Order: sequence, then structure tokens, then C-alpha cells
Amino acid sequence: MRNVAQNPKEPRERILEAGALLFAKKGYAAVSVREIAEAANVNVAMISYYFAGKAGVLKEIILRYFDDVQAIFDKIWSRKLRSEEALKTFVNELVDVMKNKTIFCKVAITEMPFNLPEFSEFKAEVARRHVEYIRQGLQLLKLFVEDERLNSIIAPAAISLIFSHFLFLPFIEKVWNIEINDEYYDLYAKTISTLLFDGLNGIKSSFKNLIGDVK
Amino acid sequence: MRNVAQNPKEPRERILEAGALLFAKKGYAAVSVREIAEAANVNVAMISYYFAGKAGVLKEIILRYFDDVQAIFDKIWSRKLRSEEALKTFVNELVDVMKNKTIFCKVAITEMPFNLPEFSEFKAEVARRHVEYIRQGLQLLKLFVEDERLNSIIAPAAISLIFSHFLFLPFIEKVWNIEINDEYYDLYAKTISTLLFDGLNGIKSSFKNLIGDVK
DNA sequence: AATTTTTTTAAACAATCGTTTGTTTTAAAA
DNA sequence: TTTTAAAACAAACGATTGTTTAAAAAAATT
Repeated sequence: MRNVAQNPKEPRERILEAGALLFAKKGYAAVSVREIAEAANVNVAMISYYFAGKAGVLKEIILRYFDDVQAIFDKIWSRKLRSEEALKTFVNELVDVMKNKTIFCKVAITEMPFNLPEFSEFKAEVARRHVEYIRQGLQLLKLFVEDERLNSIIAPAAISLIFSHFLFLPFIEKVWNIEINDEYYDLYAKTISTLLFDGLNGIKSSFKNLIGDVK
Repeated sequence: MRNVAQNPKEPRERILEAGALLFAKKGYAAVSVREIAEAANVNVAMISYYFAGKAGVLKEIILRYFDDVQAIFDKIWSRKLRSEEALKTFVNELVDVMKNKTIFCKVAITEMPFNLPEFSEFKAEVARRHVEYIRQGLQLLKLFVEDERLNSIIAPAAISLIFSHFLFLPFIEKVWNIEINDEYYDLYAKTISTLLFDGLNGIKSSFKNLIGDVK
């Protein structure tokens, strides 16, 4: 019953949140299990007990993020929105997830470029699960392309555009003297939506020869 | 005179390249000095001898990348290019740097979101050096904005857009069956240029109330 | 109330971490 | 040839890494 006020959540959840916070700040490899345990106010052994090791914590964090992304795709897909609306909804929903689960998103994104042996299978599996979503997304935006190369450029460009704020967050806070609040994230979502929509339209008219028609 | 054929470069350079390759793959914190030493074919102590420690290797890698970026800014600035040309030149030059110094760029970009104590001063210094460049760049693109928030959105968006390919490179290679060669990078530069230019123009017309006129 | 299961703990595990040490080798300068 | 400095080395440093163990506490079940 100790620390109920400070740590109302269950140990498992506390480990996950403490881990996410530290991973977001320093990166997965730079964080020790003892650091997580102390921040979560649990014994070190609890991490292996609940997550079968340090890697298990990161895996769950990444899975939770991808579940949110999948939910957004499902939502848009089921609503059968038009191209522009679909794009704006996608950006808005994703920014909303980012806003509410900032550290989970940041961890999932920033750890993606790395290739540690203990995650290679896991990441391949996650990637496999989302390939179809990305394809459907591009199709929805009437950007289905015969040339695979253009797809492989556009999809990562869109994602990293939406997440640019989080990739550069420490940098942004140092350089610009701004208050990051709900109003800021509204402007952020609008700006990114516009940039992406107009930019993709520009690509459509510039690369007509590479872009196949979809009904 | 041993291993001249295999390792023609000086030890210092070999350490730097081996370090960059490993950091790019696994992230700074996940790489040990012994790993670097073995890959560079030098004794472990040589890393501290030449770079005053593991952190020194990363610092030099990041500095080299930022020197390249600074050179691009200088080039564009001295040529007094028009808005559209300036943007396309910037993207082309940056993609060119990325193409030729892939691992150095990837390391500099992927390590940016993290905040390890041994680098906090260093990163603040690097950031300070480049604030003015970013401001000048936005001004050149006739996107000088009274509202600081819009600047803080656009600048990171542009950078992460250009580097999206490298952030998702392991992912891309898994998902799409494409050959990444010079031709690919040509298409990449063109696509990103178009996306960015048309996207920024969209922002200009959508946020007229926030964007100040510059002569 | 007795038993079983789950949760939590402190301690220890072997392995690896980055760095420093003192010495040897190599090369240049005198 | 002698001297001096730079480069490279093996070995060891103390500290920390992730994980496991076996015992204790707490909770749930019978």
C-alpha cells in the first residue's frame, strides 16, 4: 500500500512507462534495467519477471504504438473517406496519438533505424503486418504507383514528416522559444496536412508517367 | 607495413569509419569500443588515444556531417539563388552528401533525438552554430515567419523529409523490392524537392495571416 | 484455516563495459 | 649512433551490464 498516491498503477504499467520515458530520452541501449526499476519503483528482477528481459519492455512499447497506427488505418478505411479528407484525418489522428502518447511514439520511431540482433525478427514481423496498410493508404490517396520506387520514397517521407516534431524535439526546444501546448499541436497538424497534401499533388502532376490510374 | 592492402588508410580514419558503420547499424550506445577496434583493426586503447574516448568518435562523425551541411548553406547563400532554385539546390546537394557519406549522415541524424549527458553540451553548441543558417534558409525561401511556431514546424519537417530515406532504410529494404542506386537517388531528390516546394507553397497560401512579407 | 499460487525481494551470477596503465615497438631528430 | 617523441600493444582496472536464483511476503483459492 506504499506510494499509492505516487504510483497508483500496477507495477507492469509503471515499468512500461518508466522504460518508455527513459528510452525516449536516452535511447534503448543507453538505459539500464536498474535505471528503469528505480524510476518505476520496483525491484530489478520484476522487469525480467513481467517482460522476460529488457528487450521485452521495448517490444511492448513498439507494439502499442503500432496498434494505435493500425487502428487509425482501420478507421479511415472503414469510413471510405475521399482522398483529401482521408489524408487530413490520418494526419490529425496520428498527431493526436503523438500528443497523448508522446514517449511511446518517440521510442517507436527513434528506435526504428537500428538493427539489434535481438529485435531483427520482431521488427520484420511488425513491418510485415503493416505493408498492406501502407499500400492501401497510398491507394486511398490515389497515389497507387506502378513504379515501386516512388512508393518506397513517399511512404517513409509521409511518416517522417508527421513525426518530424518528435525527432527534433530536443533541438526545437533549444532553438525556438515557443510553448508547446494543444494550440501548438493544432497548428502542427494543419501545417503538416497542408504540406503533405499539396506536396503529394505536386508529385502527382510532375510524375504522371510513373503514376498509374486507379478507379 | 602489415595489412596495407586491406587497410590503406591511417588508423584514425579507420576508427572513424568503422565507428560510423557500427553506430549507423546499431546506434551509438549499443556499440562497444572493442567492437570498433576489431573492425578498424587497431588496439582498443587507440580509440582513447586518438579521440579521448568513445564519445569523441561520435562527436567527430557528427561534426563532419554538420560541416557538409554548413558548406551547402554557404554555397547557396553566396550564389544568391531564387527561392525555387535555392530549395532544389539544397535538396540535391544534401541528397548528394547523403549518397556519398551515407553512414556519417545516418549516424548524425539518428543520434540527434537522444540526450546523453556526455553530449548535451556538444549538441547545444552544434545547434547554436546552425540556428542562423536555418533562419537564413527560411528567409531565402520567402518563408520568413513572424510566428515562431511555424518556423519550428517547417524547419524540422524539411530536414526530416530529406532524410526520411535513411531513417527508414532497414524498413524500406524489407518492404519494397527495389535496387537502391544512383538512378534511385536521382528520383529521390526530384520527388522530395517537388513535395517540399509544392508543400511549402501550399503553406504560404494557407497561412497568409501568419507569414510576414520579406522583400 | 490450510494450501496453493502469485508477486516481490535481496543477493549473486558471469559477462562485458570504457578507460588507464606501464611497456614495447617504431620512427624521426639530434 | 644516441636521443626523443609518437604510436601500438597486452593486461588489468573498477564499475556496471542483464539475468537468474532461492527465499520471503502477499494474495488468492480451496
